[in-house]
Parts: sequence; structure tokens; C-alpha cells
Amino acid sequence: MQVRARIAEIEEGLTPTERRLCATLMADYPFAGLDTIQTFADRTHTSPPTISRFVTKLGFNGYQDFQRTLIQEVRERKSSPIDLHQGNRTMQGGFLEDYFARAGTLLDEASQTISEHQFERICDMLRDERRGIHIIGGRISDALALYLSRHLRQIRGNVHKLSADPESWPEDLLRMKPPDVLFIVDFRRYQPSLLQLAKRASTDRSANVVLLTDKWMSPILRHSTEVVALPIESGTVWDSYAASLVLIEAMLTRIAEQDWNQAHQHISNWDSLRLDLKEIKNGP
Amino acid sequence: MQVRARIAEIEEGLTPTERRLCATLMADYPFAGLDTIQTFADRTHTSPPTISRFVTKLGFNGYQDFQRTLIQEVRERKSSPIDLHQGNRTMQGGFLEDYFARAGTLLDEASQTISEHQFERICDMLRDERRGIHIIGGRISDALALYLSRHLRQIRGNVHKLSADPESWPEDLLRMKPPDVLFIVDFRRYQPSLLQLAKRASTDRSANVVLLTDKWMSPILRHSTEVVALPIESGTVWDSYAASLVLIEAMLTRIAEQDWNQAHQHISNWDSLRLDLKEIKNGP
DNA sequence: TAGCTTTTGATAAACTTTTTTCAGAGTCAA
DNA sequence: TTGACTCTGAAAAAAGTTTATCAAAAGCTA
Repeated sequence: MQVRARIAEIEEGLTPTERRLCATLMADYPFAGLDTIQTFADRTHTSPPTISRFVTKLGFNGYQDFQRTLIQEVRERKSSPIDLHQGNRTMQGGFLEDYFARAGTLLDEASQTISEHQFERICDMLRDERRGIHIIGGRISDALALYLSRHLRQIRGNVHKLSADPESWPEDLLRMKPPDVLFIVDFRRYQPSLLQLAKRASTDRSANVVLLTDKWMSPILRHSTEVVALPIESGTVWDSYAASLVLIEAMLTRIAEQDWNQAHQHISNWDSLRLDLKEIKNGP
Repeated sequence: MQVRARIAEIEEGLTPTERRLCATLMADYPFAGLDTIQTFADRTHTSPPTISRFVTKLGFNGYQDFQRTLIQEVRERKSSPIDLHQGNRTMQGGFLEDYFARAGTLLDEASQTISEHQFERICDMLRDERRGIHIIGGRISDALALYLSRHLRQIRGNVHKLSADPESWPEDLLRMKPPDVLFIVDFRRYQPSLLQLAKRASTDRSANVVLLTDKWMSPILRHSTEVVALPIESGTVWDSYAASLVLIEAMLTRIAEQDWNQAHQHISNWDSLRLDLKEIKNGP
């Protein structure tokens, strides 16, 4: 309650008209301050200059500065439920239970973040057998990329997992051709090398770049055909990638269900192949 | 959710760049839209005209109209904070929303499955620097094992990720010594080779085997010191490993928080090393 | 009441933000 | 490849918003 506090502090030294401003602001805090200065003036039957002087007295650097501060406050209040949990955690003693609850919240948020349409578009792309699929992740998110590629390979062919090592990327780039898809998982902190890769893939190789990132937006955004930004803040010292995993699973499920016969065929082939290999390995 | 809904409606007819705007807005909804048009353009690496056209397509009467609508939404949501999570649940949405809901259910079940005590015991083991930690997963769950090992390595030393290839296991086994931990992630379908590994590790090398499996119980059960069985049935053709990921994240968080100084030291070292390798930090 | 100070709003200037215009880049079909 | 088309951003124009100036009004003191 930064602004509220400031007002309380200096209210003594204000003029009668300015006190009216305070009252109006408090009555509809903080939204009264989010209108234009003109609207605010009309509502209080004063004039823009009066408002302007008022916020300056409050210590702000103009009306726009004041507004930005208010928005910031609203934004922070939104996330405060999570902070509340943090306080209660030690009291309740249920670290694990609490953590699972937080992850659940992340999932709820995530399902709002991506539209069904976009989801279908991405699935369609990944399902399309005419397209080669190239998958890579950042340092940490690479585990997710790996997960996707392993499973996708069970459903369809022509799936390539790019190595984390940039040395091998030139070859990978050469293998990409127009309708192909480069699926990148990139969470903060973003790696410049991946950005380069995405740039090359989209400009030189005309690949469709699909980006899975967080709300701070990997710079790869610029080179992407599709961008999905998921919540990752767990309210702890570590980010949580639960939403990403679930999204990836949802995609795989969707792709597999759409043409179940084909997918099933693939899985069967793949399984029988595994058995063969195992027998070979185990030997006599 | 007026604006959200409008976006979902017309998303089909949008250009790639405009879809990126959607993603950015959704990722930080609705605050991304409360900045100036210039700031929004910068964040999305586009230009003000693009944003302006976008909101017009959305049916607004200019950017300021758009902003006012967003503020109105915030104002209304403020009075009923619960509806974000509960309200939409009952409304049966599309595939994606449904899938996320199912995953949420899995998490709820999972938090009942493992006791806080057991959780603490496992964390204590993994935190103990005197023990070497050896990690491996089955074919598909290996991605989870990889995730665990990558992150654990940020917190403490002496963490080994075993290769999926049994050829290299003899060496790995030789490296294990009494108080060490072998952390195995094994979901159906279980691999006989992993069972062999677990058996050797526990009998010949006296390692503590910690097993993360599903309710059908990997046969490794017999050789394990600790067993955690998580729900994985998503109600679709594919199993979901969301609960496992969240559990692993919870463990990492717990371990890191417990001795934050030490973990922080590790992370800092690790980060500075990364910076030397010319990687950038991003985000707030 | 006169004279002084403080407060306020009309106006206009300064500034910021948004929209329009226009040309170049890219895409697609023939 | 060409030509028609769409998409995008730079620059300029327009619109909108905020602040500075200044004079009138109000309050206060003698």
C-alpha cells in the first residue's frame, strides 16, 4: 500500500480541494487514479492542474508516474495469494502438500494462457507427416524437449532431437526444409546460441519455429510462428515446469488420439522392435 | 474474461505477428496490455502500428479503449478473486482445458500418496553430501531422471547420471559405495535391465535404492529402501508424469531451501561459470 | 476595507501517445 | 519468374494528455 501510505503521511499539509481528491481516490482505490487526469478532474469537480499538483506533492514525477505505480500495486496484489501460502507453510507443516497445491495453481493459470485454437494448430503441425520435426531445449528445459521427442517418435517418424551442443547444429540446419517445424523450449535464462539457431532456421531454412517459453518471453519470440508462454513461478526459489510438461503431454495425447490407428501402428512397430533388440542384447 | 474470449474467437484470422501479441498478452494478462503501446511493441519486438491494428481487429475503438476495458476487468475480478480458478472449471471447455484439469486431479491424488515424513527422509538422503547420488530412469521416464540430475547438480556435488545404455553400468556400479543413493525412476513398462541394475546396486554395492514408480509397482520394489508410487493415469491413451515432475521439483526446492546458503553458493558459482561462457541473464 | 497570500481553474504550450500513410519486404499462385 | 496480394514498420500526422502560465477568486490579517 505504498500510495495509500504516502497520502496518509502528507494529508495534514494539503489544501481542502486536495483532500477531496484523497477521498475520491480512497473511495475507489486504486482505480480512480487509473482514469485520465481529465476524467479524474471531472469526477472531483476540479481541474487537471489541481490533480497534477496533487500527485507532485505526493512525491511522484507526474501523473503518469503515479499511474504506473498504481498499476504495479494491483499487479502485486494479484500474486499475493501465493505469498500468503508461503507464510502459512511452516505453520501447517505440509511442505509437500503445499507444493502440489501451488503446482495445481500453475496448471490452472496455464490453461488460460493458451487457446484451444492455438493448441490445435500446433498439434496439427506436429502431426503432419510431411513435415520434419526438429526439437531442442535450453539447458534446463532440454529435459522437456527430450521428453517430447522421445514420445513423439513413438507416434510418427521424421523426428529429430537436436543436441545441446551448437557444434552439431549446422548439419541439423541443413536437414531442415520449408514446411518443417523447429520446436524450441526456452525458459529463462535464455541462451543466445539458441536465438541464433532459431534465426537461422526461420530465415535461411524457412522452418516454422514453435516456441515454448515463460512470461518473460525468450527473444526467440521474434522468429517464431507460434509462441506459447506458460507460468513458471512456483513462489519458491525454483521455477516449476509442471505446466510445460502437462502441455507437452496434452499435445502428445491429442496427436495420438486424432489418428489412433496410425499412432497405434507406430507404437506396435516400435515395441516389437524393442523386444527384438532386447533379445539380441541379452544374448543366449 | 471478455478480452480473453474475444482473442480466442478471432485468433484464427490473425497473422503470425499478431498471434505473438496474443501470446505475450496472455502470458502476463492483463498487465501486458496496460503499458503504453510503445512499451508493448518493444516487449513483443513489433511496432506500435501493429499493436494498434491488433486491438482494432479485436473490436476495440483504439488502444485506449482496449486499456480501459482491461482495467475494468481487473476492477471486477478484484471483488471475486476465487472465480479465476473455480469458475471456469465447471464450464466444460475444450480438450486442452480438460486435460489440464485432469492433470490437476493427478496432483491432488499424488499429494495424498506420499507422506511428509517419507518426503523428508528422501530429501535428507539426497541432500547429504557424504553420499554419492546416482540417477537413472527407464526409457521414457529417463527424461525425468535427467531433469532431476541436472538440477541436483546445481545444488550439490557428487551427482551422477547413469546412461541409458547398460554397457556402461558396470563402471557405474563400481563407483557406488555404501551410503550412496541410487535413484531410479521406473514407470510401466518396466525394463528387466533396470531391475538387474537395482539388484546389483543394493546387494553387491550396498547402495540405498530410492524408487519412483507408479501404482502397478516396478519389480525394483524388492530392492528399494524407499518407494514412492504416484498416480499416472490421465484417463487418456497416454500416461501422465506430471505428478512425478512436481514431486521431483518439490524435492529440489526442499533440498535447496533447507540449506539455502550452501545451495546459493553452488548456484552462484555455477552461474558465474555460465556467464563466462557468454550466456545472458534475462527476466526481472 | 485594503493589502497580502494562497488556492484554483482557464488557457495555451509542451509533451506523450496513438493512428495514418506509405513504401518495402515477404508470400503465394500462375 | 512475374504480378497480385498481404503484412509490417518508419516516419509523419493527428489526437490526446499533461503541465506551465497567469489571472481571478478566496481567505486571511491588520
